[in-house]
Amino acid sequence: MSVKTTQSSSEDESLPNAQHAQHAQNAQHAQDTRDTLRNRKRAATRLSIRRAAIELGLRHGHENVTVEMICTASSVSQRTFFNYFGNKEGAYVSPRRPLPTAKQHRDFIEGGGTSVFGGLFGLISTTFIEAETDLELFQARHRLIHQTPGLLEREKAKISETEEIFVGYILERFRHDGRSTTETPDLEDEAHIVVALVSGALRFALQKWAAGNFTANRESLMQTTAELIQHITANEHWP
Amino acid sequence: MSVKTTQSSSEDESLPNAQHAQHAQNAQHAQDTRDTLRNRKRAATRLSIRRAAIELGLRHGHENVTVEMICTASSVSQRTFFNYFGNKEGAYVSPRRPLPTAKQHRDFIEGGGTSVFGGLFGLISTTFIEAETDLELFQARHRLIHQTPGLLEREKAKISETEEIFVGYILERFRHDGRSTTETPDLEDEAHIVVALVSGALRFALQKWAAGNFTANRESLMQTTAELIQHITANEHWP
DNA sequence: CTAAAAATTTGCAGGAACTACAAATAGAAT
DNA sequence: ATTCTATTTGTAGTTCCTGCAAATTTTTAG
Repeated sequence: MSVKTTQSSSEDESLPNAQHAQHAQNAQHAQDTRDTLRNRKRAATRLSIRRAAIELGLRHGHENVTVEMICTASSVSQRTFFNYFGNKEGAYVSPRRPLPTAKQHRDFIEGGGTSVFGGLFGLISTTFIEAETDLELFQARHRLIHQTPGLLEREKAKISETEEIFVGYILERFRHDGRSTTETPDLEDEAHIVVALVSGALRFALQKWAAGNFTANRESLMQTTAELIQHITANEHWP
Repeated sequence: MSVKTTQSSSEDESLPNAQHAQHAQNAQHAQDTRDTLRNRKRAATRLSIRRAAIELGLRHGHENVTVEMICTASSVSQRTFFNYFGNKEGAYVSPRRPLPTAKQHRDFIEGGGTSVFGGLFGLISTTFIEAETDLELFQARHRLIHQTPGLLEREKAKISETEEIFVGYILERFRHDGRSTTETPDLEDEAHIVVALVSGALRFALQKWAAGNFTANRESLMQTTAELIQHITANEHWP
């Protein structure tokens, strides 16, 4: 058989080492969120590595920073670094956002009164905005990533990974609304495009938000985004 | 000063070695396209490496193919491989499409009678479709990339690199149409979203085209794409 | 509190990607 | 034929990253 055990392909965000979970039958994503010493330490280590990486990257440029430097700066062994992040870039790019809760998910699919846009916007913006608590780090990371093409590429990839999830949600919503894939073969394409539209608009709204001084609340952000989309899709330039 | 000479960051598509071009004042992209022996050999080598890479990737899986294997298979030294492609993935992802000609560019900006969509679609589809001559290779590459997450990521990055260029074109078109950035601050965002919309729709149209038997001509492709966008932007689900 | 169990960190060896440098080879120009 | 320029290659070395097993730390159970 010789099955490849190269599972952790690129960016893991999970525990550094779950190999000993023998009797963890099918615990899957049963994240242990208790406030235990071990968990606190893990979070601290992860954060410490991230900070070191970004600070060094900002000071010397990502290309000129070695993993060894990051490890020294964060007092951790190289092996541990890779246990946490899998690859060098992992320490630079944004952490995986927490997925919407089961309730948020359900609410969106059943669409209680909200439009697809409204629901999707809510979902995406909570996912993308509210997760970040450390503004300082967030901004530093943002600066570094946007001045380093290779990192920007990774970041985009990570984002589109998340977007795939929303595509799935939209399909569920469509199905809930009675639209089936058999009847509309382009349904999946449609979902993809809707996500691209919303997150595209949102991305630039966010950029504005980040460039400004993080004023503006969610409502006005949504307002801006909606207007932009309206304007674009409503007007001239279509065949 | 100590300026970094790490220029060829990621994917070069240009000549393997232009370092001796001393008196090439500012030749920039003055590609020597003459049908000379040297040029033919270069093209042959490049193609040979590409074929070897993709064939090996398809047979053993990209992760299990080493650059050395590719080099052996294409009878080239490892150093030459990196001269051509800069990194391992370079041999797998699609080559950079030729940019629109100056005329195409001008026509789009001046928009002789066509809508922004129509013009953009024409531009993008010629750029993305007509470039590929070797269907065999194209399909093999497509298969490999879409079964290898890491490669897909690269491919997407390369595409979005090209899209940036179109964003620039649209901005020019907007300006030509009398819309200035000062009056509409969101102009750039708008351009980005228009590109996302069209190329998003086109991407899936292309996928269909590739999945099918490459039947369907450009017109019907454009038709499908336009309808999809119409449908999405026209209907329900906006706030 | 103590001992066993589980998770985390670490060191070490090694493979593979990639770069700098300079020499060797092949094609183009005169 | 000869000189000039572009391409290929080899060598040595750095860095990223992985597998493995031992050492350490935290949790759990008694």
